[in-house]
Amino acid sequence: MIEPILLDPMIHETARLAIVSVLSECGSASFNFVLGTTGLTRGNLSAHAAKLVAAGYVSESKRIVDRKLLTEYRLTDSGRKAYDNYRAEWTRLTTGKSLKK
Amino acid sequence: MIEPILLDPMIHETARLAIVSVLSECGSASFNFVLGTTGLTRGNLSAHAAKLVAAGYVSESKRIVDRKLLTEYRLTDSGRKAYDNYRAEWTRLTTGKSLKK
DNA sequence: TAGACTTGTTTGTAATGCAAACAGGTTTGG
DNA sequence: CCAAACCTGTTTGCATTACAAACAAGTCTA
Repeated sequence: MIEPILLDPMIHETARLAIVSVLSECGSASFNFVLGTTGLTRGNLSAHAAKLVAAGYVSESKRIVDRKLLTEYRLTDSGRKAYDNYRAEWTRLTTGKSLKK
Repeated sequence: MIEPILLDPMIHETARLAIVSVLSECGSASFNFVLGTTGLTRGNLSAHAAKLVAAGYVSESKRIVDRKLLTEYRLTDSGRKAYDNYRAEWTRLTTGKSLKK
């Protein structure tokens, strides 16, 4: 049988998967860049990014640029590991490697 | 940007993804077989399978075998297409094909 | 024939996602 | 100047959802 809870829900959720995917490629990315690449609303990006930060998967840094707030996100090592693991498990699940014989 | 709502929520949800994955490999499978291969509780399997049936992704047939109820599930054509599409989109998302240049 | 087992379904609650409303500051136009 | 529009996010309220526990309906067994 499929061992329990393989697909880390923190990453599996659509909005967060999009965020993590973008950060995985970009190294670090601003709020607005992630907003544009994912197509999320600002509210959802804010809320889901906060959850990823709380989970330790993403770090955020806020600075002032051109007199305005600029938030940048970056995957942590823990986040990258979790993402790698998630992808491996998703692949295993969807290719039937987890079925009993 | 990532075009909106690519990852069909009916399939993306963990429990249903497991169910669909099993059906995708087995052609058709009984309630108890899916129960064992996925590790879901009976309640969750019943509820999620009902949703997949309501969505037209899965068909169910109930018969009496050895005096008992036997439910069998099978992916519909629509369900198989949706699953194929889901996997393609997931792969695209997680390999960054959907980022703006 | 009473109790345990099978095969699912329903129900109640807690968690979650979602968009609208809000907040705090900045730029622009008259 | 000062008000209105804009920018960069955050919070809140509601509707949806998942989840497991309780239930149901029948079957087997001792």
